[in-house]
Amino acid sequence: MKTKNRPPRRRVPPQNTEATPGEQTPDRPQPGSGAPLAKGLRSRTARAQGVRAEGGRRRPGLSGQAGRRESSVQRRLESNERERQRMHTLNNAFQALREVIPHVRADKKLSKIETLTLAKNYIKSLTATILTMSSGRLPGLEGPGPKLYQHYQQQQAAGGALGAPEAQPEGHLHKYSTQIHSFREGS
DNA sequence: TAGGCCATCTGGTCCT
DNA sequence: AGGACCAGATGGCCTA
Repeated sequence: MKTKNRPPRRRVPPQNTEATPGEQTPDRPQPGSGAPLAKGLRSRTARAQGVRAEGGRRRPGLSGQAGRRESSVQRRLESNERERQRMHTLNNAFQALREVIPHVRADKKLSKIETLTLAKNYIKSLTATILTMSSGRLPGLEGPGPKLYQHYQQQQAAGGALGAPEAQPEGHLHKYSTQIHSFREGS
């Protein structure tokens, strides 16, 4: 089943940077509070301290004084913040990509995997279109046409060896239009 | 309720 | 050494 037309998710507030090991941060419910932890689950505190239920890695340098532990926790929180920012940047790039993919209903937000797949096939269909036009010797395209076609053939040869299904330019266009159709249908 | 998608945390590894 | 990158784990939200 698919998730369609989902409104923007509620942002989880940033983690409290004053938190210390042993405290529960409020941004996410703790499985261990109240009901017992499910198998394989650990509390955030346990995870922050690098403790695994069994056979896990243990972060070095956390067995010392409180000061060292505090600076370690501080580093981890800063790292978390950087990671959040990095993921936001990545999501912005996904959004920018969504906005340049045509023929998709504006009220339907593409998932990440849909965005990547559609973009890939859109690029391929554009490439196929360009090749078709340039092989027809359009005015002003005398130069790059043959080179572009050679490059394309090399790419196809490499891809064909890996079993790529689209051997002809028309295949890309067909695949792209088919995919657009399926996305619009919500399948 | 199950499953899909996502945000966030986390520790390991790579890179500068 | 510190930051970027990556992948696994976890849990929330949403839809069918």
